[in-house]
Amino acid sequence: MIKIKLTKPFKLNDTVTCGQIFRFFRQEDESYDIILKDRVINVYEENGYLVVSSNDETNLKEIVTNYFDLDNDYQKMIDFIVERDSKIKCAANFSLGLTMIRQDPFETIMEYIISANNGVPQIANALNNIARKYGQKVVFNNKEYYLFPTYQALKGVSESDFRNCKVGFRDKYLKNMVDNLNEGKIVLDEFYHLSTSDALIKLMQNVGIGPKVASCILLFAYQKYDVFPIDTWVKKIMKNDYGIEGEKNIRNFAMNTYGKYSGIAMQYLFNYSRNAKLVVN
DNA sequence: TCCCAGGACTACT
DNA sequence: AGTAGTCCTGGG
Repeated sequence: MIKIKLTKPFKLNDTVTCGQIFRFFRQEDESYDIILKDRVINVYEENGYLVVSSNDETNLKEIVTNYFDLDNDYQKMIDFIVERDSKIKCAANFSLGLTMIRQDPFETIMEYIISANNGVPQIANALNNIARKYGQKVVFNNKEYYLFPTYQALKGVSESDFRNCKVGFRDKYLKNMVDNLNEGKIVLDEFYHLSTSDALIKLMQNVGIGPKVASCILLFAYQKYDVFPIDTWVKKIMKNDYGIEGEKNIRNFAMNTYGKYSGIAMQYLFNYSRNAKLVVN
């Protein structure tokens, strides 16, 4: 068990549950078990500290600090956003302490391909099915968990195998992505180095990845904060509170208003509308 | 039974 | 270039 002193505002509950990640499990004591790339952690907040334990505690402090992005200065980003859009002030202040989780790229890609026209519980269910079938088992606090498999481990998994994991019509998209990775047509690390627009284009060359999914991948796995994923929630908010309709108009507004922190602004609007229940009717 | 959910693809004008 | 219809699945 380790303790990490929180030197900046951080809300564990909001950060975990605001829709960035799907494979977390709330415990009876209100802590969370979360499955990371290579281990399972249990985490809770206590007196200004983040208390973390894991089945593998090597480098745990560094890994968790990086995962929750604890050292980043979100107040700076909020100031930037609010200065350009006073309307977002409530949402931004409400969301102070909400950070962008730095997720594993491969799992994020698979996650958001599955997310297309799908519900949150079903997305989680499908991911857990895939992990249970093809991932490494981890026993932690007498509970069984499964790490999400690597693309190498998914080599040879067929479309119908994926469909058996309840991914539906996205089966062929997942298989295609796994094939492309195993054949070297896509290299996960390349998206860190590409410009955002080039990375979007390259991701969208894969079947099953459109603008929204590609944007989410770049935001949640590659820390490209200048994307603006437009989903049904964002469309509602933009229409009701900003009077803006149409994807092109929304994208232009976001780019011109929030610029390099568009993705952060989206997350704040989303978090506020779902948790504060004040923006969307 | 129908409709929808944190979209994308395909097949049409 | 822009737009309907279609797509697994589980739940209301």
